[in-house]
Amino acid sequence: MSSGLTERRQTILKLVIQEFVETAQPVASETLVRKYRLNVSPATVRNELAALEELGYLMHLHTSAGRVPTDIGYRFFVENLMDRTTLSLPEQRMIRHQFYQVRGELDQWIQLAGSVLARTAQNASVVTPLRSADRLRFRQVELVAIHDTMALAVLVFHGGVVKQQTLALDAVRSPDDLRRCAARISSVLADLELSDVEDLLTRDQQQEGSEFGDFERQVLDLVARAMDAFEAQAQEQIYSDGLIEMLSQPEFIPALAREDAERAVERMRRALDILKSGRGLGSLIPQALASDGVQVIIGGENSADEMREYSVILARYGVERAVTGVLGVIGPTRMAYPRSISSVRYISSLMSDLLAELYQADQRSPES
Amino acid sequence: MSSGLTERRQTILKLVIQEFVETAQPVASETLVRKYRLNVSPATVRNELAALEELGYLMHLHTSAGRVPTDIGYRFFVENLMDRTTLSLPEQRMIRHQFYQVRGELDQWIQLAGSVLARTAQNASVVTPLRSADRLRFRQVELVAIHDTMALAVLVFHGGVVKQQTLALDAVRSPDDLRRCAARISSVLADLELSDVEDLLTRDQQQEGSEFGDFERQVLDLVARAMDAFEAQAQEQIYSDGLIEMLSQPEFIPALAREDAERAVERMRRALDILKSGRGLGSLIPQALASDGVQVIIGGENSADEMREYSVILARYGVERAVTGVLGVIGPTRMAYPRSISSVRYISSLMSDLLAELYQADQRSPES
DNA sequence: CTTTAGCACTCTCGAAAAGAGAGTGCCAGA
DNA sequence: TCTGGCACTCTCTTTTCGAGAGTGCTAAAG
Repeated sequence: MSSGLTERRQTILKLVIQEFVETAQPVASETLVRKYRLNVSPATVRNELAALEELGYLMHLHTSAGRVPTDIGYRFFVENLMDRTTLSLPEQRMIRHQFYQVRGELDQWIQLAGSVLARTAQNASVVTPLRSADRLRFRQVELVAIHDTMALAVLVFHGGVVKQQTLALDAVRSPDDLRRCAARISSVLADLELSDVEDLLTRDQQQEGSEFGDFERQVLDLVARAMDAFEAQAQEQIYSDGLIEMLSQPEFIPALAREDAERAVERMRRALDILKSGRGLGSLIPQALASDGVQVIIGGENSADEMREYSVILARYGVERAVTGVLGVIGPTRMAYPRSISSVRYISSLMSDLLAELYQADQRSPES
Repeated sequence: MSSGLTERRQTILKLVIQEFVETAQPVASETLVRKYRLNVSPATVRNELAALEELGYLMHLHTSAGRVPTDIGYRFFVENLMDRTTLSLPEQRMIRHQFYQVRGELDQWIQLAGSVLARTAQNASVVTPLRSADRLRFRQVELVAIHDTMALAVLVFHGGVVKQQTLALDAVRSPDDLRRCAARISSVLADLELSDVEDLLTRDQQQEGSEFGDFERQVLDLVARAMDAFEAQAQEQIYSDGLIEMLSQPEFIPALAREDAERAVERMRRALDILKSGRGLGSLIPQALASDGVQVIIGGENSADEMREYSVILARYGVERAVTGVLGVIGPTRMAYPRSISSVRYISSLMSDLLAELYQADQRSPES
């Protein structure tokens, strides 16, 4: 009966997916014929649908319900059937403008990207902060007086990664004091990794007379602690947004989902959990960091069981070999893939471009 | 029939509230007698319940359902009936320890406070960042080189408020260049408010020959823009956590709430909205900033209609007359008030104490 | 060999009905 | 003032039933 994926079957598959993505209702043969003016009868379409089902691209919830795409169906759609669109120019312009307005505030880029992704894809979004491609390497520290007894330590690492940390002073220090101390430590620690810094600290401790003053010691400890904390949390930080957008999808609205309301609530709760804890995304993000282009993970294809009903679209952003992060969209497998993918692609490349401008100098003269 | 709030009625009211908070089910007369070993018959309790209802402290969903507290009932409970407890010492110790572990990272305090509040109260939490009590007043700026073409501007304001902003350099600048520029601007802008800075900028622009170099101009603009943005968003930033904890309350679980599932879903969605947008909280927070001690707002007592089903417990934290913020718990009116209040009280005073240590010097010698 | 019309069959969804259970309100008596 | 008893009310659950949607199959037509 099934003689492979003929052209017509592909067309029908495409229509089924488009229809299902739009309406969130199982698709019936007659609907297809009527809505898309196919020049065949519903019965013919039914035969084709049955074949597509046998091939694994569609499925049936019950005997007398319309068809719903399987993960395999979506995969084929994304790979071969989808129209490759881009965001409209006005949309692009608007997004660029928003990024322009927060230029200079890198932290805000992350929030902005998350919010734009969520709005354009009408689903949840995830964004990880920029991270050095390789180990954190110290560059310099500046100490800024905030009070008589409080200073802000600004730690700068290679690749432009910055971390600030408040520091309670044991005694009143003049700005000159602070500057001298910062300069000393900057030169001592320049280009070192965390392990080097720790070595240096233990070595100094073993000598009878320390090479450093009390205050310098304090700052050194702070640096080591900060680097440690930074590396530890490097993998884990995921910013997410668009919960509301995702939860407005029919999957989470019992009346429309035509199913037990409790299941919808349970699903909602699990979705929250995924976004908050990042569970289920954990393995996907390193993978996306290591890949080029836009990654699409459909349903349970690649990850934990709890992600079986969700798709994830990820792309890397940043400056290659310097600092990179990952951003993307997450939502029910019934998702507007073309639009979500365009959105992820556009925003990742926009951010990469903007970052490249900032990092230009570094790329021209890569250090060691 | 109703001869006021007799002692016994108060006892019964207290029991009804405790029972309802625990079980989330309307409380029946017989349950009270059985569970709390009252030495009267259910019929007697029923009479008292009817009286309490007439007095407005309890209500009836339907004729043959148990009683549920009204907002007024909760209010009386909080004001007069509640046992005034504190968190257990092990809990206190644990919380202190967690704050100790992130000492020096003020930003993390906010997250930590949110997460601790959420866990102890089993509800959502809100925390606003520290803000100067009065207008933002400039103190100094430091410029830290991150790259050849990129610097980080660290703006320090009176009261220890810090903001960082990246700055793309038009040309390569030596560290000395940066330092000189920062020093110049720090001295020019010292102690100025936003409006003064803007005045200074327009005045300078009207002169034929500017007093400042190109680069200095650029940094000045940056400062003005940053101060503007900072003040604009000052009121709005609310960090929140504990969504999952709150949504695990029976109110959001249709099966247990014994009601239409769709309503539970709708409620969930609105709860999300409140937490994300801060709508409904907006008026409460300035109010809490201006009050001492722990504020309890029950149901629609004070705020918008959308908060009718929620209670909010808020307290100010920080250093009086210097920097303050607000933190608290939000959840269904059926809430463990004693525990939530203790938790808010403990965490706000803990954070205040820790901050006071840091700001000690400032308090000793308040500036102008 | 492919397409189509017709029709029986299956399954869900919604409404209506009926029964069980919980809890109250009230009355009369202690 | 308290208590036991009892009728009454209301909800919640389950069941039943009919309507409707959509398929799968078969047999005939192109």
